[in-house]
Amino acid sequence: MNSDDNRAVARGGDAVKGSKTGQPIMVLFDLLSRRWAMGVLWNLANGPRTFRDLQASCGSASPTVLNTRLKELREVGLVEKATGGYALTYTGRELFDRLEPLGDWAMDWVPTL
Amino acid sequence: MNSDDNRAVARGGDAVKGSKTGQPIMVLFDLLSRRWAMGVLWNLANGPRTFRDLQASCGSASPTVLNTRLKELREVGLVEKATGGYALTYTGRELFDRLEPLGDWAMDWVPTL
DNA sequence: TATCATGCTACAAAATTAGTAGCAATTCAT
DNA sequence: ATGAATTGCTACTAATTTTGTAGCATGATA
Repeated sequence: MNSDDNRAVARGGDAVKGSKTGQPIMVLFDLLSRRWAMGVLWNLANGPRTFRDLQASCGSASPTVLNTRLKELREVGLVEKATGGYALTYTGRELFDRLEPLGDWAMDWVPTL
Repeated sequence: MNSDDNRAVARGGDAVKGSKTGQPIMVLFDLLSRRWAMGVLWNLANGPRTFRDLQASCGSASPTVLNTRLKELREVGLVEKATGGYALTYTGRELFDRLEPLGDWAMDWVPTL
């Protein structure tokens, strides 16, 4: 990733590889489907966490990916640095609120697998 | 992928690489964060689509990934083959219903990028 | 029977992620 | 003030995933 690499997702629009429709939901899906993106949001929901703390919560996330993901999430204004580590922004929490129902649903679904 | 490869996600539990907690939400996140997984669910929301139809909607999704994803989504009972192509199962629709709010949110969010 | 669309496999190239090591900059205790 | 931890992060390689393209087998259609 060099300095010219202004992530597509951060520019909005054509972030979804291939489907260049720029449909908002696809832009969001592209961002969220990167490894650990949703996991990070989830783990930040209960307050700020340090980098290494997040690493532990995210189990195997290598520092490389974790750091890349945090950068991306900060670029799009979902995460920010706060006292105590990384934290959700207001927008980030809005998104989390819409992600949260998946947690309850998953609890019913996983046992059926 | 050989015949012994019963996808971790399909067995439930330790699907999330690294974080072997088996937390339902993490199992779900692991599944959904595979490329085009959410896009497929989204595109199936308005009724059955053929394989090639999905390919078109998903823009650049190569047949390889699309097929892999469809297999995975069928293994976990979210997608099935129906007359007219692939379709959401009842469970699949339940999940979609919880994904849908992200669409509205994304429409407000993307312009701010 | 010829044509065409569909579902899918094969395979190599490109991109992403994992895994591990380790360093510079605080913070903390002594 | 000094040494030990802790934190945030970079570097680098290996492994895995995804892309991109070609093309084949099957079934419907003309």
